[in-house]
Amino acid sequence: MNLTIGQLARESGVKVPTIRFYEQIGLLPPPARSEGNQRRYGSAAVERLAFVRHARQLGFDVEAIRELLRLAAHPEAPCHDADALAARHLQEVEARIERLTRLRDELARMVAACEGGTAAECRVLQVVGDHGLCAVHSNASPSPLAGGGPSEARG
Amino acid sequence: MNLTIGQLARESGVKVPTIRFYEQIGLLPPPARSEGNQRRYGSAAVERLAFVRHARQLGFDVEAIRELLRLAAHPEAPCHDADALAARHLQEVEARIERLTRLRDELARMVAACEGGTAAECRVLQVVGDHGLCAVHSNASPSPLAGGGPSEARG
DNA sequence: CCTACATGCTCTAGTGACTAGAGCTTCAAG
DNA sequence: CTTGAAGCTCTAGTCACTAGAGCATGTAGG
Repeated sequence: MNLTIGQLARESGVKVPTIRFYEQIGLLPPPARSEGNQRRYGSAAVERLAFVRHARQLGFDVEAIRELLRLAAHPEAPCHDADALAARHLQEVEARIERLTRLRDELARMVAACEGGTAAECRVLQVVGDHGLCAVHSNASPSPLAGGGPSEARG
Repeated sequence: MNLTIGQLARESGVKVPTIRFYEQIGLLPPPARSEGNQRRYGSAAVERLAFVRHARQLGFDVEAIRELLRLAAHPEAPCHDADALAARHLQEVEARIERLTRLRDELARMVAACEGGTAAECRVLQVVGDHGLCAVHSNASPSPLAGGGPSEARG
């Protein structure tokens, strides 16, 4: 158990530059180094990286992962904070799904309505050009409801 | 019809810096200027900005919007390109919804399983720490399926 | 021992679609 | 003529990486 960064990458499924990046932002502690200044990882690093990777797959952002790591480091503490974090994230994911679903419906309507004539007749271009033709009159806030947020799972 | 950038912003619902940004990346043409070098917009700009804004709300990325604008500029051309663009975007949105739905299910399971004891017993922390406990064994490619993509609607 | 060549190192910059701020000028009202 | 809002340009920050330059180290074969 004295892995190079490349071995750790293969073991964990996290790319080498990403591991270095995680170290840089403090998600992983600086590992021991070889005589030639190369990183050497033990089993603790393997576990921690697995935790981080899976949390990312679950869509938690880096701040949330930091918090989860803090919580996991105190096994005796009550877990309601972790619970709350996950619940909040769940809500965000649900909100995203809802927005995307409305979006999908509108896109599907547009695409279905297009009958393949000229651009002038094209329902797609008409709807994009005129919000009034759009069935989705969402009047949500112009605030940063935005897309943003952590990206969802990768693998 | 000779709007300042602020008036255009109020009219369109697009923020002032964003309008300037759209000009910078070529989604809007450089407008006329006042004697004091301030932007003045006519009705063509109002329409074009509405098109761009709505396309963004529908989740098209900038490259796609550029293409849609090109297509809309040729009313006699056949519209299958626009149709195809929208259809592809629709597929991407559907894929995103599917990924997020799987994610939501796993998060919901985690949150439901947590019974509020200590961190050591916390199902949330356990699942994050051990992918094996996760019901979602997605074996998708590690490639840029990523989250990324254009963000969905804002308003 | 020497040579390849893979792998490692640090550092900087780019991605997408904005957003925020500094430091300055112009405009409209009173 | 003064005040204050709104305008201008330019740079840098957001998020979670990713890509590349330019160099050092590690390892297998000869």
